[in-house]
Order: sequence, then C-alpha cells, then structure tokens
Amino acid sequence: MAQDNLAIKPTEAELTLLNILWKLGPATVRQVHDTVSEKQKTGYTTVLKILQIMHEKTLVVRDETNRAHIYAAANSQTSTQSSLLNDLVSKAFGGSTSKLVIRALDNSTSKKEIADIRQLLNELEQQE
Amino acid sequence: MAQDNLAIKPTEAELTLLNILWKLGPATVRQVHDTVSEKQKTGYTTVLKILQIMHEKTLVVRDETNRAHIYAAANSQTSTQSSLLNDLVSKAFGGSTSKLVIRALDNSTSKKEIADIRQLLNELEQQE
DNA sequence: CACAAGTTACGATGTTATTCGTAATACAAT
DNA sequence: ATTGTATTACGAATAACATCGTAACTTGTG
Repeated sequence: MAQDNLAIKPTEAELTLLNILWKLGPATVRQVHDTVSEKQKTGYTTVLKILQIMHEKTLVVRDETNRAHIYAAANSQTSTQSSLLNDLVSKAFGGSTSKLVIRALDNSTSKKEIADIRQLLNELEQQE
Repeated sequence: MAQDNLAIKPTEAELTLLNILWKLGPATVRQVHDTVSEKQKTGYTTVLKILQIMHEKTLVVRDETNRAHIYAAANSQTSTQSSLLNDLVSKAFGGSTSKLVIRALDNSTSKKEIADIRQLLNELEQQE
C-alpha cells in the first residue's frame, strides 16, 4: 500500500543529520555527532551507521580521501524541502498546494509572518 | 491555535485509509476496502488489520453494535492536516511556518492560488 | 617499531510498519 | 440443525528503521 515515490524520502533520523549537514557544510562523522549531541543523546556509531546508509541511498556524498571521511548532503535544503512538501501535498491535501498553504496560515500567523508572505505574493505577481 | 503535539502521527497506509474515511464518513471494512481497491491492489484483511491497529492507536473510533463494525476517523481532516504540517515545520523548516509557506508558494502557484491566499491574508489581518 | 587513540566496517538486536493467510465466529438461508 | 458466506481475530513473514557493541583498520607519537 505504500507509495513508491521516485525521490528518496529521508527518514526522521536522516533528516536530523541532513539539517546538520546543511548547517555545517561538508563534515566528518565526529563533527556531525558533536552537533547532534547538543540536542539529543546519540551514540557515535549510530550517527556513523545512519550516514553510511544515507550514502547507500545517495542522500549524502562522501569524500574518502582522508581517514576521516567527509560527508555532505547530496541535495540542497531547498529541493529537499520541496520534495517533502510535495509529498505531504499529495498524501494529505489531495494534491492542492493552496489548501496546504491556507491550512498552514490558519495555524500560526504572527503579524511578521503575514507581512513576509504578502511580500512574496507581491513578488510572485509581478513576475507573471 | 494550540496544537496537540501529543497526537499520534498516522503512517502512510493509515493516512490512505483516513482519507477514505473522511470522504465516506463512517464505513465498514468492506466499504473502505472497496474504495481503496479502486486505486491500488490491497487485501481485505490488510485493510482490516490496519483499521484494527488504528483503533488501538485511537486514530479511529469503532461501532461494534453490528457484526460488521463501523469505523470512523477519530479526528477531523483539518486537525490532522494541521498536525502533519506542524510536524513538517518543526522537522524540515526549523519551526518557521512562513518558511514552509514561502517554499510551497515558490513551488507551484497559479494566479488563482495567489489570489485565494491573498484573500485569506486580508481576512487574517482584519481579525487582529 | 609498537602503542594509543580515533575511525570505519560489520553484524546483532529490538522496534515499527505492512502485508496476508488461517482460524474462529456470527449470521442467514435452506 | 446444517451449510455457506461474510466478518473478525490472531499471528506469522518480511522489510525498514534505529541503535549500538565489537572488531578491524589507520595513523601519529614516543
């Protein structure tokens, strides 16, 4: 029953590490582990293992030149966010992006957020 | 506006069945299976089992009065959508709803969608 | 060279998700 | 009552996910 989306969807643990890689840029397992440890208790080899699996899935690229391999996110944060959004739109919003946006706005809306979004709308409209 | 972060997050298969229950209203396993079968091949007992698990998780309620139990979504589509959105916001957008909205708008935006959203922004601003 | 420290590789364990086959049960019709 | 059918309940098989322990392998330093 599970859908086979062509894009590889990162799991929750994988997304945690991707967020760190986007923040740090290319990094060693140790750097990633140090960073993730600031927020949660996780074993070093757990982080290593997940990065290795992500490498098999091509979610990250790996530079093996030196002893400590250097990992980097294979895809940009922006494109990954878009993938995850498209996934959610299709599975929970009947394919309608505007329904998702409206629900999101309905949820939490500070004045600043409204202003930010209105600004973007203006830009989008001028592009047409 | 306060969200129930404690809410149980439906899995992909579970969300498929929830979508059907929101569409049909309270329904038997057979009705759900018939509907899901229009789009994908799935065994009857698979649907039954998932609904039973969802019942344990309190994702659905069940009327056992008659032999064929009648299942219904325990939570509204709207609140489930909000939960899923909040989850995605926190895990992939650093907690910023406006970042999510901007990314969603950037993806695909027809003129009508832009107009719809601008309209909502106007309403939200007047509420303050 | 030999050792200590750091790193990768490998495999084991436990959990959750998904799927379905089989057995038990209830009910309707003969 | 007996039989047949629809339904629920139960549990097994498989896969993915998450975690970690241990072994094996560098590499710099004494």
